[in-house]
Amino acid sequence: MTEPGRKPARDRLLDAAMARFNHDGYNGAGIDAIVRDAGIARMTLYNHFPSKDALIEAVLARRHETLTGFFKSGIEASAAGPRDRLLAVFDVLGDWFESADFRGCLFVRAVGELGESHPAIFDASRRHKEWYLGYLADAGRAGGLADPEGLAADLLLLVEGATARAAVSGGGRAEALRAKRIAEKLLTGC
Amino acid sequence: MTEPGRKPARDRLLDAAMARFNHDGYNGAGIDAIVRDAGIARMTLYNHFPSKDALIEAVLARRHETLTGFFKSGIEASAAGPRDRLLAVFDVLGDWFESADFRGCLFVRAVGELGESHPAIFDASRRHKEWYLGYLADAGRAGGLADPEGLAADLLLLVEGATARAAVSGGGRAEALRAKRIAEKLLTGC
DNA sequence: TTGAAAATAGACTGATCGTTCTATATATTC
DNA sequence: GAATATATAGAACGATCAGTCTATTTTCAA
Repeated sequence: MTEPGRKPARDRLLDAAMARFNHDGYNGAGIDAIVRDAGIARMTLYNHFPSKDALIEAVLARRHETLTGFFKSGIEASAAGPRDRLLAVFDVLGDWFESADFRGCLFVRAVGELGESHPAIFDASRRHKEWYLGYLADAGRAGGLADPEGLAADLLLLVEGATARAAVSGGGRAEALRAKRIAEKLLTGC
Repeated sequence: MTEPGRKPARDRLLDAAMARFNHDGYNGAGIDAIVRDAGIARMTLYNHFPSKDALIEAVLARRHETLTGFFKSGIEASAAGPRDRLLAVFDVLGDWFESADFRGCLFVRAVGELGESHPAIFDASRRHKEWYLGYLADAGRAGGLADPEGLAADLLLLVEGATARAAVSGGGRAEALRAKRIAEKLLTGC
């Protein structure tokens, strides 16, 4: 019986694993630390996932769902037109950069750390970024903007640039504001 | 005696270590693999560096020197005015993305993988990026462009964005060209 | 030629890694 | 209440990790 207010073991496991991967890196986070943080037994992890790699994939899959929902709701909450909706991406980004545990994008970091030797993880990262491209392109298309695919790729480049700069600088909203200002110029078209 | 055409042990060690860190990540690359690649004895490594962390720092220090020289010569080779000189950054970047072993920026990846727990390495990455900011700002100032510091930060954001996008996409010049096109708009000022 | 310094191969340490096993305890379902 | 599934703690696995030690050989300068 899961006592009231206590998440099921699998959720606590994914929470703890994501926090550890974020803080210590994928190779740096050990199974022991993860199960200790989650408050579960070692075998419970291997009862849910066949390997650490599979756990990483599950963490990234859940992170994908979280982030897409996060961005969609954050962006669609800004009631203004399509142009301001696209720019709201960078406000959501700034909130993220200001959070205490911001350490860069888990997907980009997975590519850097695990790389081509873990194809499933590499693909998960690539697909995650392609979701962004599609979402931004749809938003641009809905707003009647020219070349929505090119615009989406430009905006994603700004998002990744701000994220990398913020990670190396230790967080803070500044790089998100900078990216937003560049995006405004792109959207104005001048 | 170092036979003709054969680099000294320390150089071969740094070469092999950088290649391994780049290919397998900092935690993923083991001491055994590095000394095997370098063709040196295990103790020779610890004769030159007290620890793996110190080796990483030495690799990053050498990488910093290589990259700064690489960019300076690549940019200053383009004989045109200050505007085209700044844009040449993205041509150099494109060459890098097209190289077979491109796997993203070693400094950004060091922050993501080793993070705050290795302050010397974190600082090396931050200082490396600050060198870029200073270099780009100087170039902008020399060209009489307005707000050289802000311009430099914008350009570095584009560089980092293109690098992250290229790494997740598996390399290629496309993201460098995209960043260059955005930079052109910034420099035109419109 | 001699002597100090540096590089060598390889065994070895203690720690930690991901993973498996076992035996016990706790829930859930009929 | 019996049966089934799931979680538990903790020992143990072999592999690998970074780092040390030793004894031998090579290099280079005096």
